[in-house]
Amino acid sequence: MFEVLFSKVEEKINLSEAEKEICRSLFIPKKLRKRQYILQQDDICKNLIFVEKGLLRSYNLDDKGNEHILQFAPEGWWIADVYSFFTGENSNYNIDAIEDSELLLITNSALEQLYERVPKFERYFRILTQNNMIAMQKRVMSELSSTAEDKYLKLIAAYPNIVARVPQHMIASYLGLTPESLSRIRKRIAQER
Amino acid sequence: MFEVLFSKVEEKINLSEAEKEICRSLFIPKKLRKRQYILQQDDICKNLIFVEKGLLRSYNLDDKGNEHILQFAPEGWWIADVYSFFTGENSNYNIDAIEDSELLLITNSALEQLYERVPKFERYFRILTQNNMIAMQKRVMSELSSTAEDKYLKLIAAYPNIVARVPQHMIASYLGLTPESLSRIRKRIAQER
DNA sequence: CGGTCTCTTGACGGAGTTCAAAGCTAGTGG
DNA sequence: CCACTAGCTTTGAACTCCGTCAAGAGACCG
Repeated sequence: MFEVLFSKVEEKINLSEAEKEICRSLFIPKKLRKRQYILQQDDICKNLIFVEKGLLRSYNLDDKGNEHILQFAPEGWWIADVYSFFTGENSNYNIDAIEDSELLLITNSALEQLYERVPKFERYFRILTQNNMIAMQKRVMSELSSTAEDKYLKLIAAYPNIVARVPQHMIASYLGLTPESLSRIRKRIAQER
Repeated sequence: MFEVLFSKVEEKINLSEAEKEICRSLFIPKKLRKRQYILQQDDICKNLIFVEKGLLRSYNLDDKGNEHILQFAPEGWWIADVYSFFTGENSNYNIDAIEDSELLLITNSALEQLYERVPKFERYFRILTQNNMIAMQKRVMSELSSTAEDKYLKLIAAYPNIVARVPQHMIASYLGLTPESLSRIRKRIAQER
């Protein structure tokens, strides 16, 4: 159950068997069926979620009922509403499973314990947060400067596996497009070849 | 010269006089005139920049010569191309001064020393990065779900001081609009009241 | 006072949205 | 194993918002 987590963490920091045992005691395994929520808008986000297997997404429902997807999280990725998690404020996001998934959850207090007992995790999470920040910056710049077609092509190039596993209307929602527009863009791309 | 830095840092962690002295030895003061660059595209970003006084911006020039502003940094804010700073890769951003400014610079190796000699700075920068990540997430969601007028009104509400100090075409560039469009949006808003 | 920077206005065009409908696909239960 | 349904994708037509191009007017600085 912890294989993916350990292999991911060990890309950044080394873990002894004792430290792995601490992880096993602090993370809570959980299975989630396709379409099940693990966080809903107005709840408080109590856990950081690591995806061992499957695929999750975080998204916001606006006043008109439109979904806007912030993130996809396939196996090996973290997902949460970080704002709600750290402030304890209500969340503006929903997180649910796109595929049947296996997760590892860690609460804020368990995370504090983890920092205390295995301090190098501070470093791990600092790097993780840094990379996430940089990725978000890239996405902002891409939103500012690219056409819809461009953004779609970039997404395929960067995350072909995600695009392949996710319904097309969710890709549209991630790109800030309507499903109709994405369908037409794909048609145009196909014809150009 | 270090007043703003210390007061900002002390919002998150406490600093002894000895620790402040360490800071004074590791940061490099620098003045920047309006319109001067401190980073240009294809340079490597050697410093994290703290703004003691004045106003900077980071932006990217695309193939068509259009500016896209990622960030404004008035006094009390940090700015850098974090990706270039940490990886040593060439930067895709320009950073220049919108007003005459006074800065404090810290290199990567000085930062490492800072972490070593004043470990609580790890915590400070973790929180800083976290908050930046959350701010970027909000901006992405705003790009996905808001109209141009909405985004402009939100920006005024969140950072009235920045909007007031920055030329309007730069606000447009930050919002992903042409100057003409922003001008028309402002006219519409003015007429609606 | 002259030039550069900045903002505004107008006409036109294009990318993407909206609304509506129909075709396709995959999963579920009988 | 088939039939049915719900979810997903495609297509069309009309419309809207914003970008582009071009011109002019104001404001600030040297």
